[in-house]
Amino acid sequence: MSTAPAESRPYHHGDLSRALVDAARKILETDGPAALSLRAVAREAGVSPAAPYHHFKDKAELLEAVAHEGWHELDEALAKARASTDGDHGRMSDLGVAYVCFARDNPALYRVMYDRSRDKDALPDQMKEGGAYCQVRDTLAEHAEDGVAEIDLELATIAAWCAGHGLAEMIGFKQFAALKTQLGGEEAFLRAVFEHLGMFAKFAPQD
Amino acid sequence: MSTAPAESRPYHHGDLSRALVDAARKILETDGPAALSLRAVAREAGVSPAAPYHHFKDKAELLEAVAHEGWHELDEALAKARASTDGDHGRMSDLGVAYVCFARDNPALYRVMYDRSRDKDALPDQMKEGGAYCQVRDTLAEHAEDGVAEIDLELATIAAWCAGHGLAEMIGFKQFAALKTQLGGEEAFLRAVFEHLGMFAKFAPQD
DNA sequence: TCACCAATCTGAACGACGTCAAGATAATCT
DNA sequence: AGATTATCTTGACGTCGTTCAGATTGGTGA
Repeated sequence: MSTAPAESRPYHHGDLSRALVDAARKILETDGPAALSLRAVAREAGVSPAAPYHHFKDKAELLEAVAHEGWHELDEALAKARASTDGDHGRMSDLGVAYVCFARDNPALYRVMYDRSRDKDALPDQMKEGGAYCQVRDTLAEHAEDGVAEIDLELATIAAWCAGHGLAEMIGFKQFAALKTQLGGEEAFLRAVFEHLGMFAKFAPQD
Repeated sequence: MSTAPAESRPYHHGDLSRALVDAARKILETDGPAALSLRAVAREAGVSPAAPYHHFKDKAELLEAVAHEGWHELDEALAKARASTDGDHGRMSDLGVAYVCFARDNPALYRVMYDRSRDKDALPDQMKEGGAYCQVRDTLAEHAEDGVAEIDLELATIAAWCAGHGLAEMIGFKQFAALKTQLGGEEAFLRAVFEHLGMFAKFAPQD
């Protein structure tokens, strides 16, 4: 009634699936992941607690839809970072910084994304086809010397992804506050951490 | 009654705090984190649902105790890996492998550990005083050239920790199954990923 | 020794949660 | 139009975290 779109509203509500996902994201931003109950989502969308079950099998499937949107937006954030060729040194670090900043700016969403992944023991398939994973790998490939083995590229991508995810989950931790100010801000801290990943190379028997 | 210890049982139950933590860990191992309700823990320990509240402020505080044990055992696992000087090349990778293997062998416990950390936005304090964090830093220090700056050591430790945690959370992901067999097992895969962290060094403007 | 006190446990209750079944309502199809 | 199907509501069930009043028990001081 209140927000009736003039045109085709296919069913009672309009587009409840969409509204539910939006409501879920609003709750995530406003009150955090702990407040994200199915009932609260339905309440926010203005429907009864049972209504969501006509659009999602259960709560997990709704969260899946939310996570899917999150991964898509992460793709976009990385693509944007990759496109902005400010400097050509530390391009990988730029990508890492963009990744962690996305997690920092959308902490609840990022948490839902990985909670779902852990439950499924898999990253979403979309990452393998033009998604964020490919962007990391392609950036690595651009900068690697020619003739780098396929498997090395894959392993390096995984390594970079793990480092990014680890940092994304810990970026808000209080233990790093001192270092952040010491280095002149959060992004400087991020870049510094990424660049120190190289210290591993000194101890590893790499070809 | 059934498992009455012959000696000093200070109160009604004996040592309910201890029994509750044990019960929680048993549930974690058996049925996973989703089944870990306070009521289930009390049930497992053979007390009423309200009994735990005389030993823990709320559910979070019980999980805190469980997580505390987990961090302690992680300390021990890393110390053990550090002590076994099988080969002197790739020592840092050995430590990383030990870290991830702990997470792989105690997935539910590891999840509780980090869930609690994320809720508090901080790693436990015990890590700063002889804990796992120090073991990583000390191992790095042993292998670094003399005169490495304090801050570089700190940043490298953080970098290593983030990479380890990221890999620990994703080690079970299905996407890596093919690579694991291709490399001849899970540990070989782990070591390979750690050793490819060095590819970052090639793109970073490091001194 | 025994009465008292504080610590510990139980039982019942509250509100909130995820989920389901039955019925009402409204859009679509013929 | 009527029949069908998708959608939403109402009400209920079992479980959860948590609280509170009361029962029980171990330790303490008279």
